[in-house]
Amino acid sequence: MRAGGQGPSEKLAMDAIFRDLTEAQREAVEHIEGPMLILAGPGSGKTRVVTHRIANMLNHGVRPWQIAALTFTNKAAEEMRLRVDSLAPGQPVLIGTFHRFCAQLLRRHASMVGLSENYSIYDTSDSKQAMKRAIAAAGVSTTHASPEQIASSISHAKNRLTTAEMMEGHALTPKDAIAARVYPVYQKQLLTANAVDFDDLLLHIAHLLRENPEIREELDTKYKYILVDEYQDTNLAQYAIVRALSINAPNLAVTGDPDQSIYGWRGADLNNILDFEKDYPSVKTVRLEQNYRSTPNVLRVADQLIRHNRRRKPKKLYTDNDEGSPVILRFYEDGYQEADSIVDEIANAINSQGLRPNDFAIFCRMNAMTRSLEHAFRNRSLPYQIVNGQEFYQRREIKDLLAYLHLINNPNHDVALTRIINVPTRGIGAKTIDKIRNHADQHGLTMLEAARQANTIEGLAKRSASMVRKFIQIYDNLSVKATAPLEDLLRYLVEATSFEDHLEKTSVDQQDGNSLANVDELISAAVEFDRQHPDDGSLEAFLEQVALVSDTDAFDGTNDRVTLMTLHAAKGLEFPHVFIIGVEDDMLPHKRSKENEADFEEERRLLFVGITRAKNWLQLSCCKRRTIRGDVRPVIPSPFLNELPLEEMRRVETTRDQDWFDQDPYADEDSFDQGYPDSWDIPTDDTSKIKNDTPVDQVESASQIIADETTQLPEHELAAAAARNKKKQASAAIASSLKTAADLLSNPPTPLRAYCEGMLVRHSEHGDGTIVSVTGRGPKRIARVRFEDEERSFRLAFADLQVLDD
DNA sequence: CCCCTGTTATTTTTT
DNA sequence: ATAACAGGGG
Repeated sequence: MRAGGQGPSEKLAMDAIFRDLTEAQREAVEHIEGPMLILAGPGSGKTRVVTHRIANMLNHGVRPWQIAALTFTNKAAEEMRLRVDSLAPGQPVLIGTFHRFCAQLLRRHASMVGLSENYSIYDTSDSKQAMKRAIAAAGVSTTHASPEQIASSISHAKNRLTTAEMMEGHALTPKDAIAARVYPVYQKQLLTANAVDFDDLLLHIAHLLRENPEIREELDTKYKYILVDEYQDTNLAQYAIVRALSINAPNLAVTGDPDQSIYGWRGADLNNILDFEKDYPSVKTVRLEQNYRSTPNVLRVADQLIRHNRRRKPKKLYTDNDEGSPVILRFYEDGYQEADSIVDEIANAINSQGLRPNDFAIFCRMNAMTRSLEHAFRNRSLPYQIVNGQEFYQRREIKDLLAYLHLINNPNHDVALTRIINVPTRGIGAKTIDKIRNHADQHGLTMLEAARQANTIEGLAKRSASMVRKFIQIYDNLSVKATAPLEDLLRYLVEATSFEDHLEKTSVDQQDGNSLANVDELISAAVEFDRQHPDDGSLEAFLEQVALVSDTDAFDGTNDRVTLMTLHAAKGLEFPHVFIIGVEDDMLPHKRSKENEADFEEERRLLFVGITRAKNWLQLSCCKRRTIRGDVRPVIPSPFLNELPLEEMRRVETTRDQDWFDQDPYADEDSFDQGYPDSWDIPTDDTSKIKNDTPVDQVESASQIIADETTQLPEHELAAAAARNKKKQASAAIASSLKTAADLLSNPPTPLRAYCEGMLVRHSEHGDGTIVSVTGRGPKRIARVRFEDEERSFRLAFADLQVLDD
């Protein structure tokens, strides 16, 4: 059925479009001409409104190619495409991310900004490499600003549409001043390499539109109706682009929620949405405040929290959903217990309540926090997925192969050349590469061109030059296949470089057995791409697609797995049961967010986004100590916790079994555990609130907490959890005796003795020795041991040292 | 030039 | 804990 068809079919479509809409939703869907602002709270059916609106526009004779719907993530774009397609099948409406939209525009108009159409998109690590080279070339010292800081400063400038020349004018902070010196060099390098970074995609288009009125007008009229999703996350560049395309045809409809703005660090400007009504005085504003997703319990917690933000538009969140169960605030001893216990609870809930793994999601502030969870899931053999899709394309072997493809597609791609000129190793070392680079810089050549002149490069050994020629030979052979189907190209590449031999050689010691499998997976992706793009199956398009995939795209809701992801990645999703871990000071208001109020409020919004993902059930948790980059630190609960309606929440303390606690290897070292006992209250004047008003439950079982049943977690499972927790701290010798719960019950370990001077110990490798000194405390405690003919130091917490009885 | 080893710095969030 | 980096022996 075609949208906009005749008679009965149109009626059917209209019915499908308007059925079950609330008054506010209908109002938004019916709107076609003129600017519109849809303020949509979480779970208010925003995507539904947007997609139905598109369908309605098509029904009213708007041509599909006149509509451009812009999102931030591919995931959101796909979702929208899917839902538009079910209402108006097969309509070529442009739905895509800002970056992809710009990338495609830039292909067409590349020459306007000094690029050619086969330009490459540098990913973060590519631009990091380029940045280092630019810093060196600019002769800038990195003592006062790290390459990362310089990169971030330049990135921010680009997001604010500030060019290198403009930045020179008004130097601001010392760091920006340093960045201002690198910026023009970096930019010039990108241009020579015929490449752009992510920010450039937006920046180039914004400038293009500003400086070429004809092009601007042509595109403005072409994309007569523009929709922007998550408008609160737009930065100045995106704002400029959208505005430039809405002058002749000011039919700009934006949706967003100021309370869900979480990309300020990437340059998003909350003012864009807060001031939209000023930008377009004739705007029609629709507020979607009814929530269809969450229980009142969840919603009240979210609302109480977000009230504390000052920069926002107050809004009412309400729902007709059932009350549901109270939100849980849970305390754990440490991150390991947190992980084990959450996984146990999920496993039990699945067994006893007929829930599925994909009913659950666990959110965290940092990707690193998924590690301990991953272990716990593996121990339990519960299916899980960690949403960071970049991982595959970040693997070394994949990046290497892609670098070959990049160089074939764009011979100017110096970063790619540097990456693969000696992969597999072919006798071209760092020195040789430096010489090629210098030669290129001196003569204004790309590195590939410079490499072609290897013979004439001064000071380059004959041997090296011939190695370089060999590489050029391989490259030229590959280039011939550039227009072949991707699959053929890749297979030829793998063969011509003996890539598989190379992998086998270099991954001997690693458990990298999958690197070969990864190559196969890449080939499969190529096959798939060939299939989807039979005619235009260009290398360029494939590389663009790969460059613009993101973490969040990896999420697959149809997989029956528990989902682990960052709070940022969770935006736009919903799950029946949600755990938010690490709601801790310096973690959830992240340490680096505390310098200014704007950043701090963004952290609050981040938690708000997390909370409002939950449909039926929610737990926030917080540990008493957490292992951060190797060592254990005491933790202060997040100040946000005191902003929640604690009196209606359920507080749960999970302590470790006392017997186990006593056997702590450091128990008699008077250090370590004593740091926290009473510092453990929420650090505000409001402490009493959480301590006294809420009943403190002791250890509760998983199903008890999730379903209010009273089954008790079997004792051995608690012990097993405790054993897993212990492993990290106990010495290897002791830990190995604690492998299973059964072991545990039949062979209670002997209490540990504190190591001290003069003690006789045995090491599996070095043999017997005597402790000459013991220093440090806690996990950093180090013993110096004298063996027969040498002296060594060991971190006691991890060392393989067995105490010998006299 | 290659590879192994030990040392050092580094860690938010992502298109 | 991990990765990037530097230095030394082969």
